[in-house]
Amino acid sequence: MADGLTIGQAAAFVGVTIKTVRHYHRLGLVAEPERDGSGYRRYRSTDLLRLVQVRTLAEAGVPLAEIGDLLDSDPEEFAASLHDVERRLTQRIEDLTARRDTLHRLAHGDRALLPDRACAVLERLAELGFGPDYVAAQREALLLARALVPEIFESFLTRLERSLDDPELVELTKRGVDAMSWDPGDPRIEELASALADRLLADRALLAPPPASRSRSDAAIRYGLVNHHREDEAPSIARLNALVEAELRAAGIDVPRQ
Amino acid sequence: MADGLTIGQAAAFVGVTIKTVRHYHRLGLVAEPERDGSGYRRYRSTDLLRLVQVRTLAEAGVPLAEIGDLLDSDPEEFAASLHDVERRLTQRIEDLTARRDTLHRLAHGDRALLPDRACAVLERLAELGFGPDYVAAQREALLLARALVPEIFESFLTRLERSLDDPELVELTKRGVDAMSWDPGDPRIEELASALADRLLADRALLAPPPASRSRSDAAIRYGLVNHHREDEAPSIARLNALVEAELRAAGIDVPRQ
DNA sequence: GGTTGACGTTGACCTAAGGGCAGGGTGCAC
DNA sequence: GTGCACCCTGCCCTTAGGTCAACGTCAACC
Repeated sequence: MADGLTIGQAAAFVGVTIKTVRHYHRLGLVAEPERDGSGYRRYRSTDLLRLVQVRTLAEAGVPLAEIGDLLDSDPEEFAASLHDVERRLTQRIEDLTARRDTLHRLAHGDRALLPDRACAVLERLAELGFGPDYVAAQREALLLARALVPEIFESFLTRLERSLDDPELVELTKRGVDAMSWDPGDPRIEELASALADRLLADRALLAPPPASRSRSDAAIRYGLVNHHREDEAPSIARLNALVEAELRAAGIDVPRQ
Repeated sequence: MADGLTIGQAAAFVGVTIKTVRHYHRLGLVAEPERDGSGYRRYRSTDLLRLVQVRTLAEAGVPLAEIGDLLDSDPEEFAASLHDVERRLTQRIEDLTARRDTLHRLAHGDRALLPDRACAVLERLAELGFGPDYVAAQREALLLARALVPEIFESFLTRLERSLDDPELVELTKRGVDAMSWDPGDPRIEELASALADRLLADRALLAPPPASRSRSDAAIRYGLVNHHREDEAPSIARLNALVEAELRAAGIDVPRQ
């Protein structure tokens, strides 16, 4: 004569695993049933009932930590708590939906985490004959700019596009790429820096506007991160940039100093 | 001269906590940057770049464990993986939505985890003069029936409704409630069992149909759990039920024997 | 020069809801 | 008597970090 179900039977009837039942015992959600002679748990109908109630709420998304109190509260409190849980679930669903939409944009529109317009600029760079390394570096700089200085990302892109419309500037920039392999003391660097600065000063729209809302030092750091990205890998480029910046400053341009 | 940002600055720029950055280091998602003289981590632009990439994907819901491989894979693989993640996210959203709907029904329609029709029957029980304890016991039996034998829940309810339409059966059932306080050996129990069995045999629609799809022993256990719920709290009721079942069996009815 | 407060370092433990495994005992059928 | 299925307890594992402790470092202020 069976005076109750074993834990495996009880779990199967309720539709959960043995581990889950024991978990509920440990949390105090379902009282431990009596044991038989060999220490096995024996479940009667009242235990099954409790198990079913807990499971129903758990499946509906009620946190286990709240189910105990919930099942012992009066109907109006019960309903109020359920409303609360429902609200929280709705919130989480909205969060996840927003995440999925971000993901969708990442997977479909933004190749490599950048918007279409930036990708177009990068493609144009490649078409103009810039090497893959330089394009990759520009991609990284754009990514950094978007993340660190989002408010000027669009104008940053616009200046980049405009600079690509200037054949002479494109030529100078290509020489800048070559300069990567030069010695940092190479005299051609100073010459190139002068030419670049002249060109930039000739069309002020190519220059970054001074930062608006951020604190001065914070902006300088962000500017430095974006504009000097990868500089430590090529000292000659660092020197080139420093010289250009110095000339711009000499001409009265407000270039953040890190 | 700063040769890099501290972890706090880097975290603030990327929009995460220090702990998160260190977590990414521990998972190998972002390489440890160089340390300065006092052991502080110093972040350069390439570190920031990587941090931004990881963060973008993590915020979109990509599991951290996959981000490392993802960022090192080629564009088509990248897109395919993102699609996969998106599919999983959609699945989770659907799961949560289903949970919320269940919860909504629990909070609004089903008082105490039961559908409206069951609640109506229980209210009718109370109106007919059955005590709160009995009503509560019936509520529990209904709950158990729905969870353990869902395929016959509707017919179970129908039989219950029909039995409430039979004034004589209602009277006998009320005497059965009284029997809870009798001694198990009380001769009135046998008398009552006979009367109940006669009444049930007079209208076969009041009897449960034999189980269809389940295995014999499984069905018997489920039947026993529902029909003998709370019997162990009142031995006289156990005896009453046993006698009724015996008479039904004697009349050729297929009553599961546990 | 000492103190204070903000920031950095490591490490251990915590979350929700169980899953997996080890090591050992039990019940039942061949 | 042996195999197999089931049960017991206890320990560690999962996500994406949070919290706390104990301690070192930096810059400013008195």
